Amino acid sequence: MSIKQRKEQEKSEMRTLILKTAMNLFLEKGFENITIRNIAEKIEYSPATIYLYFKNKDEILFTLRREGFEKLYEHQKTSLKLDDPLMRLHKHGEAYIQFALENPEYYDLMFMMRGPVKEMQETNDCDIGLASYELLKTNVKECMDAGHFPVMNIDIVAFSLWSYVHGIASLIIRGRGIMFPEEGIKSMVEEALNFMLVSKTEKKWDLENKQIISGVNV
Amino acid sequence: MSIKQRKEQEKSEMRTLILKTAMNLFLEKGFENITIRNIAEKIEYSPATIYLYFKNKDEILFTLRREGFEKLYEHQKTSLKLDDPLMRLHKHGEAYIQFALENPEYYDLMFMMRGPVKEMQETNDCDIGLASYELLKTNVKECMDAGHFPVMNIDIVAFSLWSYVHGIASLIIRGRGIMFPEEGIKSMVEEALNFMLVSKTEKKWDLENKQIISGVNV
Amino acid sequence: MSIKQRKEQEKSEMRTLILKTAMNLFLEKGFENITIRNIAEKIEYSPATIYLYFKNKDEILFTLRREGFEKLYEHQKTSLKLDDPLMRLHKHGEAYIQFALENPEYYDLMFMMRGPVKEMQETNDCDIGLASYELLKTNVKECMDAGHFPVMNIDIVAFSLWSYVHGIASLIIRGRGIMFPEEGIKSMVEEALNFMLVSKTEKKWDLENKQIISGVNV
Amino acid sequence: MSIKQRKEQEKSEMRTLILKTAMNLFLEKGFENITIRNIAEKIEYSPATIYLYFKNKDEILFTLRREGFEKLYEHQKTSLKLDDPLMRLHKHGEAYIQFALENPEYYDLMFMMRGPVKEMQETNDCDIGLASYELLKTNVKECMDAGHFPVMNIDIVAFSLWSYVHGIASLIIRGRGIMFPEEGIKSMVEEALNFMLVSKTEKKWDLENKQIISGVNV
DNA sequence: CATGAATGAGAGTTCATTCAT
DNA sequence: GATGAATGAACTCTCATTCAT
Repeated sequence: MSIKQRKEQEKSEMRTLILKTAMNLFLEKGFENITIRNIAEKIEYSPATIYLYFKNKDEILFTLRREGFEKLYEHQKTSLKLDDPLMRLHKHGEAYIQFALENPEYYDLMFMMRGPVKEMQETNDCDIGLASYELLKTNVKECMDAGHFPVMNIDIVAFSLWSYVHGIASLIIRGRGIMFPEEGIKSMVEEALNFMLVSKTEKKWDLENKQIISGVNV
Repeated sequence: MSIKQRKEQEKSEMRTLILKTAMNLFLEKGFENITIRNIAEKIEYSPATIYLYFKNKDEILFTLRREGFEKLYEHQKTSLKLDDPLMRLHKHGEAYIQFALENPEYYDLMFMMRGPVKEMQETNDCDIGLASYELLKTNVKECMDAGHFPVMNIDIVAFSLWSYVHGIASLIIRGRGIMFPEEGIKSMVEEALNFMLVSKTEKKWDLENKQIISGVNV
Repeated sequence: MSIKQRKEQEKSEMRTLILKTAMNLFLEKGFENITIRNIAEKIEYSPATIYLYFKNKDEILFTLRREGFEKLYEHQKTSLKLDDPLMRLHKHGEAYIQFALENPEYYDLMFMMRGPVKEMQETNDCDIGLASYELLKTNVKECMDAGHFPVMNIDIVAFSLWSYVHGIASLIIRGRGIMFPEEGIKSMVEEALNFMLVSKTEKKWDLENKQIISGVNV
Repeated sequence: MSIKQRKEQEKSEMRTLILKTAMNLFLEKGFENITIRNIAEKIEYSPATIYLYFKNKDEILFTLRREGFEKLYEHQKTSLKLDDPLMRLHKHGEAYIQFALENPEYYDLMFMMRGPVKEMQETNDCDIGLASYELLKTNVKECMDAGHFPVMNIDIVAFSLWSYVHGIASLIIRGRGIMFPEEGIKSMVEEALNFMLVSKTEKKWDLENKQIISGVNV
């Protein structure tokens, strides 16, 4: 039993190694330029070995994609415990962008890359990706109910907010944010989120204490 | 001189033909699937001929990119004659998204695709791309001056607005906007822009007359 | 001794299992498409295990070939008890073709396939294959002695008869007999044999009673 | 015009060279063992060059196959001018076998090899291959009308005769005719054909003068 | 100016086989 | 005895690119 377990763990470690290596190479050179041979060379195995762990190149991509969705989901979940729906949304956006910037290869694979194969992609997206989206919609609804947002079609607002964070993340990932120094990005994101969310309401953002405060004279 | 000119014009016409053909093919099947041979076949020349007009495949891409930036710039210019800065911004965003959705392959090439070669990319972007961005910043400043926006770092607001429209456009281009039926996209974009811009101010959006009206009790 | 025997029997059973499985797969998809891995998967052993019982892929083929020759020999033997040499020959041909059509993959391996390795092939053929051929020759001689055939070189007649049945069998196996419906093949073969054998003599074939009868005026 | 023609001729010569080389290699090592690389090496070109002349490996095979059918058809046509249907059939068979033995690679490809791709194969066969078969049937009919053959289903007799010559040819090609010395094969074939055809009738074969003679009581 | 012909480099993938455990 | 893991050596096929003509 123990032996079998160790074997399985080793197998799993190899898969992980391949995935990690693939991801590093993706980051370096972009997906379209990565070959099975590249990956094999990097991990110092033969190309044929890769095929012992993955059916084909696409499977590696799909696995990484799914992994990405799972990671993102986890990452967001933790930051969704806040009571106030607006602050929750704020945190949610922050987490989303943080994930994207900390895992640009994953993010690219998940939302920016041209889909390699249509069918599976959508299946994947639905599974976990849509779960994330539904979460966002719930949040939006609560904000609307709380009067933070004008009453509108929820899908439109949700999509708008998603577009906002996606736009920020993807422009930065593609190097379009050069006007902000590396170390200023975080605070820029913060302010951008405020620009979107807080100014919509009577509330103000307390920059000192990093929290939203009710407006005085409202 | 006249002969020389005609020669040059012919040369230029051929370049145009190649570019146009390449773009059509890109639109049909996506860049990654287009080969020099494809383009050559379509225009009924030999692949070698392409190389008389373009150094290599990348040059075609770069030229198309620059073309895209020019087209976008033109497209936006026309819609920037409005007096009111907020309405101007609104129109600007609308025009931007419209361009992206009507020319997805250009847009992909300009803002979504991984830069094939670093050096040239940045040169290009600066030239015309940054001109567009500067235009946006001017606009933002005027909105701020007019009290439409909270007073903030202009770069942040400009980048935020850009992110917003980029996010909307690129998610739709990548097929993430499936929750909106094809024919509903335009009105969704409209509402999304309102969500971003109008609700920020005391003003209201007059849906009947398609224009921003001053808020009643302000 | 008993233990050793059991060991050997187990070994032999495993060989049999591998051979049987290989044959089934060959039948399904043709040799060229069968891999050691396929066979291993079917019997739920590892590919490496196959190599404990067979030196290599070729050995499996050779063994099956030999097996085929043995099977054919057995199949023919049963049908060679008839007294009349001509009828015996008729039955012999029928049995040969029947074997081929019922075991197309064996037959392919034995007589149609390109020999994978020269050396072994000939050894095999001589052993049992030639035994069959000698049997045929004896038969032919008896027919000749009985006046059924013109007096000719026995080898030529034997080879001719072999060619005949081989031709019929192999054309059908390769799908060249499409002019005959599946269920009509058997009677076609029957008639073809009559065409060859019976019309050579004064004898007639009694279609009713399925036997050769002496011609009236002989 | 002349230049264009020469170009075309050169192109055609290259195709021919590839086909011829492929055929030689097939003969040497069997189809299944021939690779595009092999062929390329032999003609001292790069593998990619092959693809300028043939879409893929299969196209080479199909072309050779069709070529084979055409060659066979031509070969047979010349020998079908004889008046007497039986002699014509005799000559026909002789020509068939001669073609097979002189062009074993072609013959293998046409009638012995496992079909690489089903669809095209049958198309090809029908076109020219079936033309040959129809020719044979016509011949058989005439023989029957002339009383040389018992009255039977024509398809059965035609198929039987085809089987006969195919059997002879394919056994020899696969090396099963070792009992006949190389130089004796031709006369063996002759006698085998007589065994099949002449002894069926009252006619006799005049070995001296190489012709069939009627003989009532001879 | 245009191109036919050619190719180097490399893509993904498969398979018989080996060997330490 | 059985095998998991690994691989070398191939395979077919594609593509951007070059160059003599």
